[in-house]
Amino acid sequence: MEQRRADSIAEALEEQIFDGTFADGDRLDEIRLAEHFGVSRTPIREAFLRLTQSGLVEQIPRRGVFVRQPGPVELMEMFEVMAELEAASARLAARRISDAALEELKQTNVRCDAAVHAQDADAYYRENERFHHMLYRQSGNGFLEQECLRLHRRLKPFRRVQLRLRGRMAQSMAEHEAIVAALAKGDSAGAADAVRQHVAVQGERFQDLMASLKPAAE
Amino acid sequence: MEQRRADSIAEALEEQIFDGTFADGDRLDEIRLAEHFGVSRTPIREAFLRLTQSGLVEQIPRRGVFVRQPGPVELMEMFEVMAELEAASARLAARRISDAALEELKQTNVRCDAAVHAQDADAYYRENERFHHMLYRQSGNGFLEQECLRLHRRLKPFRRVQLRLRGRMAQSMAEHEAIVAALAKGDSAGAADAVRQHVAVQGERFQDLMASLKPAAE
DNA sequence: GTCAAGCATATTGTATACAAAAAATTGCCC
DNA sequence: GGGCAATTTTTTGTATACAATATGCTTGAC
Repeated sequence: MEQRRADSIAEALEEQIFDGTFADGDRLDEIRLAEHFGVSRTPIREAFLRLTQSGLVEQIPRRGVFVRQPGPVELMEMFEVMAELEAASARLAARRISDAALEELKQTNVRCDAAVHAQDADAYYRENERFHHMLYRQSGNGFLEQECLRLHRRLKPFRRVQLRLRGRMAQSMAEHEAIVAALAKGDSAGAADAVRQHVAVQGERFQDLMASLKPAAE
Repeated sequence: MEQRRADSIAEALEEQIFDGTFADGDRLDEIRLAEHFGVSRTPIREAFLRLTQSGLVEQIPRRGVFVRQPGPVELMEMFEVMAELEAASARLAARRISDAALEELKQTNVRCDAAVHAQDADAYYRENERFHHMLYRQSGNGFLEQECLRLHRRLKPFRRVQLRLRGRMAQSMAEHEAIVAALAKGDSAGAADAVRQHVAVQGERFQDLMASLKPAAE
């Protein structure tokens, strides 16, 4: 069944770094982790390399690996890049999206709306994610889609907090509809701007994000 | 002396994949490479993991690693993303760039111009790269800068061909000046569009790129 | 008492040995 | 003679042993 132990270990460690089990600056002990997972040091080391390339840990030669949680500045930067990447997706999608896909986006928004009225944050979260993934896909650029997914995944633990805030779901919904409207018109620049606004972290949302950083785990 | 053998081996392999020593679909033999580099299999395997994460090779469980050169479609997609990322850099830089940095950009362009008149392709290439790196930096977003550098580096072997084409240097120069002008005016949208035009591969440049794909090594 | 040097210890990086799985070859049967 | 299956062989994935280096502590000298 197991594809490769090193891979599943990497995913497990990734998850533990995301959820705050390991704090910023913590050193990951090869031997302890090897015992913990019941394997030798080799798969642990291979997992470390994967995490290093993902930017989740830093590997200092002859010193070990240390988890590297993004600080406030880096986080803002990552959200800014996410906004630009998604805006690019929208820009391209405005010219390339099919009628069928556009209809599907609208359907997703309907389900989003239902979740808002039902005050179902989880359902909203699910449909919202679906909306964005479809947007990436409709850029018609597989590489861009992958890059968007990569960063989206990396920012996941930080984005979750934002939706819980009162009123944010309704506002997010309205932004979704603006995006779909721009796409329907084939308005590249408008779609890009709408998405950028939607994704960007600014104003009071910045404060919210910063406040959510302090507790390591939720 | 040696920081870590695995790292230098990864760089060496990377270089060999870039320059066409290994063609698309080639399998990288751990044992042969270990002998070739005079090390054991372990550093080779660690190097493989790095290359996997960079997307240069594909690792199929229990089968081995195979080099994965981007095909025409993927290459176009990557250039499109590069254009969008650099456009984002310019968009942000237009608001954030300092007078000193703007002046330095102009200076770089002067050196570019000199290289054009001297028909010195290498000097032009060097100054052109410098121009783009400065642009990334002036976005004021370190994460974006890193992402740009990453993709820039990945596309390096394919971009090199383009500059050799007759007349391309002069056109590129003109585009640089348009970019600087937009930045000087603080025109975000204009700077972004200018950069996108500059980086994008379209029209006859697409044909040139495709033509350059056929010979594995130059 | 403090600082420095040397030693001990712990930890990383590499090599090799072993196990498991897939591919290839050979032999057998149809 | 061809196809299928079993065995052999090659190769990947993991474990362990070894080497090299950095760190921290102890001890001694000033």
